[in-house]
Amino acid sequence: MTASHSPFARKLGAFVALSDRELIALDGLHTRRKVFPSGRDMIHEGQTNHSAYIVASGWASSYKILSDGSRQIVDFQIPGDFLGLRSVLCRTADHNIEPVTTLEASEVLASDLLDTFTDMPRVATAVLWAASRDEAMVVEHLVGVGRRDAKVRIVHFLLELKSRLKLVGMATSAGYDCPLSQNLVADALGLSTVHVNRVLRELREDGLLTFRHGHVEIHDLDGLIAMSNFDRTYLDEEGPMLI
Amino acid sequence: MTASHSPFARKLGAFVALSDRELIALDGLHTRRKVFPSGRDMIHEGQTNHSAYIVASGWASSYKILSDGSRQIVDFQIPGDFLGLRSVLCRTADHNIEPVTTLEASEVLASDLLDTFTDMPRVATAVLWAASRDEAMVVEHLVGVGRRDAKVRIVHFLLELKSRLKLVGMATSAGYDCPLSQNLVADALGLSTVHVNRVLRELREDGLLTFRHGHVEIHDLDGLIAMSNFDRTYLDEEGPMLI
DNA sequence: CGACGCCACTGATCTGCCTCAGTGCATGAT
DNA sequence: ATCATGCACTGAGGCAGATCAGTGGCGTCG
Repeated sequence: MTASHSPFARKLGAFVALSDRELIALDGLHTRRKVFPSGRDMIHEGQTNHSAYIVASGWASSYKILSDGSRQIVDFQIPGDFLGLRSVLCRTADHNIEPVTTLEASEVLASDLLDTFTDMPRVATAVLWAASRDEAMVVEHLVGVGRRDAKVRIVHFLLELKSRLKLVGMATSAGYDCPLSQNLVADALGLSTVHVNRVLRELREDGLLTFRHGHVEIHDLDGLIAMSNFDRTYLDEEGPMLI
Repeated sequence: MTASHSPFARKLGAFVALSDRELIALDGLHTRRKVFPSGRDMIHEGQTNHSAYIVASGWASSYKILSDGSRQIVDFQIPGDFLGLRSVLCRTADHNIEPVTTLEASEVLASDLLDTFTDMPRVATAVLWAASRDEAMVVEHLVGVGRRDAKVRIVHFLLELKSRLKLVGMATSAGYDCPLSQNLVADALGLSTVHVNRVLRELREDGLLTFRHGHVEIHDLDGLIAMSNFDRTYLDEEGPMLI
């Protein structure tokens, strides 16, 4: 696999050993590219009959709004991630999706996907694997919000992002670019913006990491992993591990 | 569909209109029945190469344990629910499953499931639908833990259980039997046992609901729905709505 | 150019929920 | 009959994190 493949092919290729033919087929799903501006919902709750997308560039957030106006962000999507896969199956979206930055994404028709599956069953495995991983991430997110304190929660979140970005070549162990405002982080982690700010300052003062001006710099990876009990195997690193 | 079918067939039949032949095929998955005692893990994190199950009777909990010993329960499983479906795909379980009561469950081999799928595609749709619904429930759970206060969180949780149990004929609008201790509820909702106790007392005093001695009695359904902003359509009620 | 808005940041104050340390009541074991 | 165990329940006190009320920097738009 070379860097010339799309983030999507690159990500799946990291988990299931895929042939060049299969990788090229994955890239082939990236026709029908669309651009969405940041700040306006591209899918909103209750909407029916829309498509799934694969993110080509940019970040998005999926979230729910509660009656009192507060927002819970369920997950962020980065290049290579699916958008709205579940809502295709359920027919009606149960959450909103809003780009965080300008977003490029490719529309994926269920029929195209199924054709690829019957043609190349290993691709089906890989896609199912990715969907399961997404679900596992939501579960981990739930555990964090339910049982971890603010500091550990933020560290865990930033390490998870690092792992995910690394998969598509957008992060190194030293750091990564991150377009999320403190407010977005707060809404994802069930904290207030003010508190996120304070904790980030503490992490900076402790020499653990710096998150500023849209960039995360990791100063002490071992320290971070130790304090957050981040599972290295959970989303991590090295080459094809399945099949 | 008649009450003679298994909870599993009954649940799926409520969402996808299935023929008698299809319902009977679903019941046919219930060979290989096993009994698990409460209190001992049936699946634990990191375990590989185990099966999926369908719950026939009894309740189970899936949870994670954190390094500090605290527990986050991700979901409870009731009759008709899948157990460990995702961990079959991922090959290694990412969480533990422990029966809450004595549990009867049927082992389901991936091959049997796939055979049923190729034979009856509508069944595949129904099963995928159920899996998506489970994921949507985890998302809703995340939203609750992140953004709802203790009272609303508990009410929402108990209403969701009511809807799920109703689907398999184990609840009415008046109430249902619930074998969960206050401690289990607390670990699911990210609260302390003590606080769950207090909130349940308040709900009782407000004449909204009584949860005591393993039984939930609903006194004021409209009041509960209003205060928790429970989405009636989200998991609810009336007959086949898909296909 | 100044005005407006967004974002990062800070201090003061408030509060929801936790922790600790207990009591009372079951049920089952001896 | 008594003891042990588990769950429900209560009050006192503490703390993590929320809310409120600001300041200052920076980009953008009339």
